[in-house]
Amino acid sequence: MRTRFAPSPTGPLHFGSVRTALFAWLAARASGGQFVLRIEDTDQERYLEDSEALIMETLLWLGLTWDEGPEVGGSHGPYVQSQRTAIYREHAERLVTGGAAYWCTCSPERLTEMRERQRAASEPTRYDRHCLAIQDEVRRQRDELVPAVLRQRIEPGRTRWDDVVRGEISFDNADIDDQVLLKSDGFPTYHLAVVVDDHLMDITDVIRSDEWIPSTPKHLGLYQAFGWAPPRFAHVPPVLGEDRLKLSKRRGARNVLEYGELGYLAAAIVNAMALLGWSSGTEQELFTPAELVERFSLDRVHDSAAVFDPKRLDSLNGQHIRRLSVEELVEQLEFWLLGTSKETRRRLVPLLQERMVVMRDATSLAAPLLGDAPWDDDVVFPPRKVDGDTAIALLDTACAEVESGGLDDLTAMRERLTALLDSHGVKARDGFRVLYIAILGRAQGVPVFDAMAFIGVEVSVRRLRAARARLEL
RNA sequence: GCCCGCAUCGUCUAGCGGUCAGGACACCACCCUUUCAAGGUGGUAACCGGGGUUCGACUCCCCGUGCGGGUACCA
Repeated sequence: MRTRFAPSPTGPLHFGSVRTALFAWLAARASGGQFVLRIEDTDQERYLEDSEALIMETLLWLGLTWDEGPEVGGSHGPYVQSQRTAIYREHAERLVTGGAAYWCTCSPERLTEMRERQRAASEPTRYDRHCLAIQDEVRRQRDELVPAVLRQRIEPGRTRWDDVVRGEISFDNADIDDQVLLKSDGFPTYHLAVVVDDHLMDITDVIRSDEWIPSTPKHLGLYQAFGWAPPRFAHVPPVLGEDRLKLSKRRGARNVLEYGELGYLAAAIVNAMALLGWSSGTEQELFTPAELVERFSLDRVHDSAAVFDPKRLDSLNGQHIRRLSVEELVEQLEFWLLGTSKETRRRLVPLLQERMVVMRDATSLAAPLLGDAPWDDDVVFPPRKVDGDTAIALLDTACAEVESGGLDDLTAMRERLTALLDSHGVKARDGFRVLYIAILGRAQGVPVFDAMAFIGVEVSVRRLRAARARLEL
C-alpha cells in the first residue's frame, strides 16, 4: 500500500489535518508500504511562507516520517506541485486531444450571473457549456490572448465507488460541474494535479478528509479519461471543535506544535488523534505509536465526525508520562527543569511523575524544591482545623527533628510528628497542611517529607522557622 | 436553491437481528493516604422521531428532523 499526505502550505497544521495524516501514515506502516509527503502549492494566492517547514516539523515531531517527499526525495518526484507544472500541462493536452476537456473564455461575471439564474430556477449550479458549443470562436479568442481556463467535460451517467470507510457512494453526473482543470494563470487546479500526481506517484489508497467526497466523481472521471485504474478512496470524517464546528485555521484551531510547547508528549498526541474516529475493537485505549501501527486498519475507521476533547488528551498524556521509565523522563525533563543536573532530576522524578498531566507541570511542581517557595497569595495559615498552638508545636518539633537528623529516617520522623498531632487532638491530614505550607508555600504539591529531604536540613529549618515567625505576629 | 454524507451516555466509542446496550474521558461517592495526585471500588448517564421488514430491531429499508460538507480560475 502506498498512501500520501498532501497538505497545502497555507499555514500550520491543526489537530484535524494531522489526524488525517496520521491515518494515512498508519495505513501505510500497518501494511508495510510507503508513505509519501507531497506539497500542494498550486494556489499562489493562499501560499504562506514557512508553512512547508512547519508542516514537516510537525510531522517529524510526531514521528510521522515519510519515505518519499521533500527533503528525502524519492523516485516519483518532484514532490512539490509548483515544480510539476510541465507535467500537468502535458496531461491537460492529452485530455484536450481525447475530447475530455475543452477551453473556456467565459468571464467571471457571466459565470456568476449564470449560477444565480440556476439557483433561482432550483437547478444545480454548474457550467452551462456555453464555450463548448463555440470552440472555433474560443480558439480565436485564445489566439488573441483572451484569458482562458481548461474545463473537464463530464460525461453523462452515474459515478459510483466503494469508499473504504463510507461504503458505496454515488452521484448523478448531471449534478457535477465541468470542473476547471487549468486556471488562466496556467496552474492546474487541485483536481487535475491530485489525479495526475496520485497516479504518477503510484498511490494505491487515497486517504483524505471527507470534504472531498463531492469532488471524487470528477477525479474518477479524470482517471477514466486518462485510461488509468483509480486508487481506493477512504474519506475520513472531520474533527470538530468543542463548538461542534470543524476545526479550521480560520477559527483559530491550535497549531499542533503548540501542544509540544505546552508539554504534551508526541506519543500522547498520536494516541489521542488515533482515537478520534478509530477504535481497535478491543477495550485497549492506551497505545504507543508502535502498537497503533500493529493494530490500525482503515476499515475500523468510524464514519461520523468526532469532537476533540482536550480532557481526554490530558488524561492520555498523564498516562503516557507515567509509562515513561525514570531515565526517559529524566531525559525529557531537561527542557522543563532548566539548569538541573541529571542526578537532580533523578531524585525529582519519583516525586513528580504521577502528579504530572503535561510536562510543563514539572516546572511548577519542582519550583519550591529548586528555588524559593513564596507563599501562595490565598493560603490560609494556620489552615482550617488547626489551632495556632498546635501549629507552633508542630513547627518547633519538626525543626528540632530536622536538626537532629530526622531526615535520615523520614518514616520515623513522620510517625513522631503524627503522634504529636494526635496528642493535640488534630488529625494528621489536617495538621500536616501546616508543614506543606511552610515548606512548599501552599497546601498541595509533592510529598512534604520528601521535599524536606530534597532541600536539606538548612533550607528546611529556615522555612519552618519563617512559618513559625508568622504565627507569632 | 441543488448535491453528498452523518446520527449510541456530556465527549470519544464498542455493537454488525435476540446483550442487564460494553469500555474510556469527564462528573459524583467511597477506599487508600502526610497534601495534591496516582491507584482501587462503586455510581449517575445513551440507541434523534415516525413508519415499515421480521417471531424479534440500536442493528436492515423508507420518510422526516438535526448536524456536517460540497456547490470557486481555494485546497
